[in-house]
Amino acid sequence: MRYLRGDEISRDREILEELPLTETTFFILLSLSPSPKHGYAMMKDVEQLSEGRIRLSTGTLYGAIKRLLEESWIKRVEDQNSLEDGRGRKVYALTRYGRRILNAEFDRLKDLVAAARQVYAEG
Amino acid sequence: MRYLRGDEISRDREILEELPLTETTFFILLSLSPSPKHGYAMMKDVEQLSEGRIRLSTGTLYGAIKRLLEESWIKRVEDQNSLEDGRGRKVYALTRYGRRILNAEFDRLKDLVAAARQVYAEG
DNA sequence: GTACGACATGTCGTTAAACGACATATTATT
DNA sequence: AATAATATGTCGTTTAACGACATGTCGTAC
Repeated sequence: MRYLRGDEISRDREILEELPLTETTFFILLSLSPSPKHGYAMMKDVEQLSEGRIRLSTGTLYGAIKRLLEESWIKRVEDQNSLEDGRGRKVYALTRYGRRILNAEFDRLKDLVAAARQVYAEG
Repeated sequence: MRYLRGDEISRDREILEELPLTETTFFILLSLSPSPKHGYAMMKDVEQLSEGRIRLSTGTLYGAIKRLLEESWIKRVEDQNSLEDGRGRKVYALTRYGRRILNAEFDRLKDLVAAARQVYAEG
């Protein structure tokens, strides 16, 4: 599947070629959007954001984190609130690129809903 | 990923367990929603519905059609407008089950957009 | 003091789907 | 005669989700 439009400049084309995100990836990026988080917190956040519908397995979660790091959509940051945190937490944040991809995916989803509405309205 | 909610009855749960659809599957079902079509027509329709963004490769398209038939989300129907149609066209239509899945996916997409809006609004 | 659930991170093997490349044939236009 | 659009299909590669498994910490209830 290709995401190209004649009038798009190269920088935006790069972004569009990353789409569509999987639902897992979308929710992980979305959960990191307001503030950095560690893996387990993302899991809980995604469950909340999806109103309990989505429960990421750890295989999915940590596999996704690894991939997102490799592609530099997220980056590891220092844990701000680690006053006396003995646990092996690793905190991640969106990169600027990751945020642009999230925004593009949000736009794509809105387009999808709009397309569906149109078909439903005409039918 | 699981799509369960305590208050859901079994019939709806079945449907929810089929989600999320891949973008390809969503657009194929959407293109069949107003009227039955043959494969190539779906390809063109999906390109139009997505405003040129999505071009299904034939591998993706016919692979998806095969899968959708096996799962009975679509079914083969007789070609209505085949007056003097010599080509090997095969026309497909949504089954009732397929239509319910499409509707459920549409709802899911709306929920996704709503979740994202909420996060963006709060951030 | 110990058992248990929540917190926390990670690997491994299997499966499902997208995708491009390839193959084939017909019909319409130039 | 050639080419583009129409039309259907297979095959091999790659990617990601997923459940199962593995490991360990922390707080609390018994």
